[in-house]
Amino acid sequence: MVDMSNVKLRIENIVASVDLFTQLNLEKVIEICPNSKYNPEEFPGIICRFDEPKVALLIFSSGKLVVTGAKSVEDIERAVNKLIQMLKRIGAKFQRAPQIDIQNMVFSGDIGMEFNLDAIALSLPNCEYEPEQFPGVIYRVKEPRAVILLFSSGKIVCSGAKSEHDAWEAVRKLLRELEKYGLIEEEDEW
Amino acid sequence: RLRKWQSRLRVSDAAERNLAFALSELDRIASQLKLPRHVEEEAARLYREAVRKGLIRGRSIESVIAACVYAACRLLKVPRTLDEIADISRVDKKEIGRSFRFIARNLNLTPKKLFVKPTDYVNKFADELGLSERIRRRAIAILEEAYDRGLTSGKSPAGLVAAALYIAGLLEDEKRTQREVAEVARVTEVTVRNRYKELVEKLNLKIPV
DNA sequence: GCTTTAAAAAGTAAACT
DNA sequence: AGTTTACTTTCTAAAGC
Repeated sequence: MVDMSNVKLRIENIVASVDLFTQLNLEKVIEICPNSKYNPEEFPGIICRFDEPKVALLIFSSGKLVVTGAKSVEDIERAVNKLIQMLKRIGAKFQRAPQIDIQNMVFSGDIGMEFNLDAIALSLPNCEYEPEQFPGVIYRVKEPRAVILLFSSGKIVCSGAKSEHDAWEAVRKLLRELEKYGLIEEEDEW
Repeated sequence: RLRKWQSRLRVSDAAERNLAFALSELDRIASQLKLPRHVEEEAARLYREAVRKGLIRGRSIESVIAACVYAACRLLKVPRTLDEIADISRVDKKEIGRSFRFIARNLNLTPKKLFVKPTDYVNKFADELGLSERIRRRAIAILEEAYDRGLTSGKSPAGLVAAALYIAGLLEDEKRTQREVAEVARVTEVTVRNRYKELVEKLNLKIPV
């Protein structure tokens, strides 16, 4: 059994796609969004930032949104409701509740142990390690689908997971593989 | 039927034209990097295999050729950084890196086959700096101890080798400046300095003043 | 494939003082 | 030389080129 008691994970970013089920006139929307940017030539959506909750929203004329930078699902719900209230003031009509789908969660974490990344690159199948390009090992977990960046300090970044449970499961699979190839116990000498 | 023939001829024409273009691009890169003939031949072999396996789809011929050159250098332990190749290629480093990872995966170029030990870079840099065999051995000893102490994971091999040669030069009285070692290793002086500080500190090296 | 957004890890880089 | 800012890697959706 893999020991996960020393492993820590922290949510750093959540990305969600949202459908408001209403068409939006972006030219009108920009006027009520304080810190927003809209250059249809370079990007088709309005880029809007909220201070509370601290998120960034991409607003499209189709009534669909992308909300990023949130630290919790609740932050996303609050941001969406806040935007809906603002939109109502310029006459937007909402017949049904918005549909929110969590698309990506990014975690930072710590496995609590140091690693020899050269040793990992040589024996862990399907991992990438190019120290001249990036200091971490890149490991892709098939199920649940996620990618883990593992650094020599034992710190990690897990992205692509759609829930905290999936992120933990992905980390557990990485540890199982590391253990399987005898890459776990080393600490002082390699 | 005639149409079919013509289309086949056109296809093979295009394939031949692409191969000719690829090989001329390979020639250009190989001569500018002064690569040994066996490396150029290996790169050509990798490229033909990539074409045979249909790995060029969605990628530019130039990025795949550059990736094959880089892969051949790694396989044959002829140190060349991705930057050196990117400098003379029309495609940027990011794109060459992507093609490199893609062909590495699909041509079964495992990390083990592609692994170039930091010590493999020592001779290349030492040649360019005109450093003696004694300096090279000293630098390699420093790198091996650094590896055993876990000081190399995640760090740029080029930066580590540059710092090791700099330190070996100081210890063996055959000094090269940080600027000189940084230049041949294609890293900044700041990187040499950072690696130097860490190695001297953690390996308890006594630098004569 | 690209464009834009957010976030962390650790290394390297570049621009200033 | 030291500091600050910024870029490398991973992910994901959106509409359109």
